[in-house]
Amino acid sequence: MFTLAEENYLKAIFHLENDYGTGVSTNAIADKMDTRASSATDMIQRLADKKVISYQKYKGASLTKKGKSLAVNIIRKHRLWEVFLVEKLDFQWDEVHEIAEQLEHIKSDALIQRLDLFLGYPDFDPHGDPIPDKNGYIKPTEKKLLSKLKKNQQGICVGVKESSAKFLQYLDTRKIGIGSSIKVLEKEDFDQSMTIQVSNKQFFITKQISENLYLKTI
Amino acid sequence: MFTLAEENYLKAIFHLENDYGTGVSTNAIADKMDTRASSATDMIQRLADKKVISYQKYKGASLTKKGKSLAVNIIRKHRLWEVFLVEKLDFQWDEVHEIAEQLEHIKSDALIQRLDLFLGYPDFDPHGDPIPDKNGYIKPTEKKLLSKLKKNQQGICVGVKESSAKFLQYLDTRKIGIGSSIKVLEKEDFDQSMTIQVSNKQFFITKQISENLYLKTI
DNA sequence: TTAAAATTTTAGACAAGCCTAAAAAATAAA
DNA sequence: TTTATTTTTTAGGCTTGTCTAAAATTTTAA
Repeated sequence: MFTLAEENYLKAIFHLENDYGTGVSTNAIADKMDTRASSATDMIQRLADKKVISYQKYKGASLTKKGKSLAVNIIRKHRLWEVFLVEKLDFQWDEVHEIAEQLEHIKSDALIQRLDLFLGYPDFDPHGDPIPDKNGYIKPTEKKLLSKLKKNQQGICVGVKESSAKFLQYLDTRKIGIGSSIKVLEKEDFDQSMTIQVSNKQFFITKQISENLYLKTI
Repeated sequence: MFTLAEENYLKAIFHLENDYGTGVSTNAIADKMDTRASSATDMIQRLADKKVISYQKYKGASLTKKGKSLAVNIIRKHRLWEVFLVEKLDFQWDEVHEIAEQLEHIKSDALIQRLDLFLGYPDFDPHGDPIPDKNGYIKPTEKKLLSKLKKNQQGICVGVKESSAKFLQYLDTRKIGIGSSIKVLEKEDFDQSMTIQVSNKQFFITKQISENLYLKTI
């Protein structure tokens, strides 16, 4: 059985490996967990003892098969609960993350099985992130950061990379959401800022925005 | 903010005061929490420092207003989640207690507010226990233990005192549940055992059973 | 290729929450 | 009312998960 702290570290390591490749540094983990490197080292050693990460001193950590499976299951729970909160309880997409952070640690396979059924086996959470199935399989999706698009290319918004309340509210005020059609009208070489068209409106956005929006290009 | 352990102690003390009157002993708390008296003393002192119980050495503990309000809120969450599990996820009434024990610690007022709405503001949980409203008010219900009834008296089952899976399954196999009409056909003075009529069937039950079924007498 | 800087680990401390063993207080019994 | 029993508290220890400070290792730069 794993403690809450252990589960959160597993999840953090999973996301770090996903984003930056296998083998993550102690500092990266400490950063993500908003704690000190020494604390991260302690936990890394504990997780290695429990065989959920492989680890060599000074060489960084990687999830083992078992560790990855545990992490994916937590992420599955997190995303299913987010769907529940938005679809059934009418929360906004910027309100659900913190609550799901708590709900993801509830331990009951039957609960998640039934919740999944109740929600109609959804494929994506409210931020466009794929929901792993009960075997841990994550359907690969071809999505591209808006920042990678060139002038005149377009796509449909299928997800957000960052999902802080502030960023999501920024999108809300501009009526940008999952399913929005977005076209690059202008792109500034110097600072990567863009002018984009969303339905019949035009917006000027910075690189920081375009690097956090996933599109499916057409 | 209160830890999980603190919340569980508060809940235990609330139930003990409810069942056996104000001022509960260290041993009673230790017993309920399935821990040692010394551990209970530790926690009692912590809770007293936090002003959620009043406590004098060797004299037992009582919830303060603040402590009671916290405890009732946890119980409210527990019971609402039980309704959710049974009504929405189709769990049986004997399967929900352990899961609700976890869910009751999720911290979000908005979540409980919306869950309550989603469930249609239920008054009772699946075991017939009243659900406190958001101000902590518990509607008083006139209910009587089946064991208090005399020969030929009858009533409608409105709740169970014990809610262990085993006891609930015992009731299930006899088709006894909330709403069942129960009549005392015979009562044995010697050991308080009874013969009861439930719809068109008769059962012989021990004192242990009749002391755990609440009826509303007609 | 050696010195400086950055990263990572170790050592030692602390709070929460539990334990056992022993002491203290309260209660029951002789 | 003194003794025995029960209840409760204290003392000291252990684990988890955190911290700071210092040591060890690796990486970068001169």
